[in-house]
Amino acid sequence: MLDLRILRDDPDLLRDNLAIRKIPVFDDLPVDAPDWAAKTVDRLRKLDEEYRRLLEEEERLRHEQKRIADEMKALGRLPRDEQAARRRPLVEEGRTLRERERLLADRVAEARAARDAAWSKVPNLTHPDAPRGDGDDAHRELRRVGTMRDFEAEGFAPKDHLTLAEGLGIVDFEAGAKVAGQKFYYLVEDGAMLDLALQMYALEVARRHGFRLHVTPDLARAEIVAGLGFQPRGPSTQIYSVEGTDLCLVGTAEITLGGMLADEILDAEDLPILLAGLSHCFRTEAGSAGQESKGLYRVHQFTKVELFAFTHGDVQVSDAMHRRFLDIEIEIFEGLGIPFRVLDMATGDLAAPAYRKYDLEAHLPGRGGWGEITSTSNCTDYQARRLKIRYRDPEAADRRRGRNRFVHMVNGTAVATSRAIVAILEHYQQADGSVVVPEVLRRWVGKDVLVPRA
RNA sequence: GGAGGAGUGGCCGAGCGGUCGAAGGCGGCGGACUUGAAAUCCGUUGAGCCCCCUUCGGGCUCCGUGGGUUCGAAUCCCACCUCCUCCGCCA
Repeated sequence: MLDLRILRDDPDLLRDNLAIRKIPVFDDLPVDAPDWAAKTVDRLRKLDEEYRRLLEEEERLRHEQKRIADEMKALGRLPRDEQAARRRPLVEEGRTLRERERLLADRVAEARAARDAAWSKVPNLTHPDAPRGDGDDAHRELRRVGTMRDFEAEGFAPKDHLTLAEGLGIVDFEAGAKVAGQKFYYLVEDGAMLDLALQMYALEVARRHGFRLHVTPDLARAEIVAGLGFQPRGPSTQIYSVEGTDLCLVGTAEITLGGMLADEILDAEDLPILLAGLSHCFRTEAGSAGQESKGLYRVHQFTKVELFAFTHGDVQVSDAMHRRFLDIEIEIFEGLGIPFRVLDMATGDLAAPAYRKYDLEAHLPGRGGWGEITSTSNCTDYQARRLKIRYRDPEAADRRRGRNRFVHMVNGTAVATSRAIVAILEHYQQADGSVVVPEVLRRWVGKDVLVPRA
């Protein structure tokens, strides 16, 4: 959620930002409608003004009510016989005020809910250097790391990860489908060890960089999920809900790590707070039917080590942290020996909470292209505002704005094991279908090479 | 799952239906003392929102959350959440 002051003080900024983000706020104002951004801002302003108008009126009524109560209190000093007579009209007036105020309170709540529902869909502001545009070619490639395999020179055609995994006997999609449905799977034998090895590897790197390690809950309250900017409910949600409760299966430990400090006021000197979280991740993949329907690349459940930072509420600071996250992600996949490229994601492709996002895309010879393996986002104060995560800023002596400021929140993937396995299988495959285990994982996998079953 | 008890400001902890945004303490900040620091003393110190908007100023809300009773609720009633103790069950 953005600061409402932007709506009131700088509507043009908001309009321009909506235009480059291409995220709709009102259903009847889709991003291809004429002047949709300006019209969206107009409507937001009307909603806000309506709410404030009603609020003012309600506050006036409440003020009156308090006046009556105070007068009543003063009657206590009068002689007994006089009190009853003086009390009656006051009680009458107070009762009338109460009724009027209650009616109005409902309208205020409605107006506020309407404004907030719309406002919470407005995306975060955008880093000035993020490339504008949308679509795959709009992203800016920042660098390439590692060496791609030259299968032509090696004299064999690369297989895709699914073929390799089946040959090795390390995933069982059939059993997954039988027990839980399409896009669920079992990791078997070396597959299980590979998954755990990636987790251990990522946790070690995270810890070396000063992140405090957590195994997080895999479920979270819908309120927390929404606080992080995810849509917990609705037809297009990516999030599973547990029936009869207000719980959701988390799509990422970003939710559980970010929610940890909800409603807290931190000490400035405790920042930045660096957390790593290991969790299972569940995604409905609504709307992605048919896309990469086979294999481990897009699945309903996987395991991930997530990095998270709470920083001072200053873009300079969170920006620097964001770059640090990117460096750690690069270090992790460089350590695995996987060739990849780094993308500065285009404005039209950023999720609502992100101010800027970098993706790492591994080169996947099996599919002959690049595939996202990790990403990192600076969400500035967008999530913190709704989660009410603040810190006392001793510098900010300004009485008007208050001493407490919202933290900035940065998240990033250390390792999503399913996609890392895809990249490892495809990059490290050999002509006979065996797969070399990346050196850094061997101490946990216990093997140098995975060999196909006879 | 059953039976009790409790949730108050950054933290701890008082609180009779009106005099309570809330005693007291800790912590923080400012000052005095000191060469400096500690100790001591004095003062100060919650959050959010609305109007005004430069300040000054005015107003509303908030004592776990949401309802209710009342002219008036931190205080009474109901539901939910969380924590603690005991019993049961279990990895």
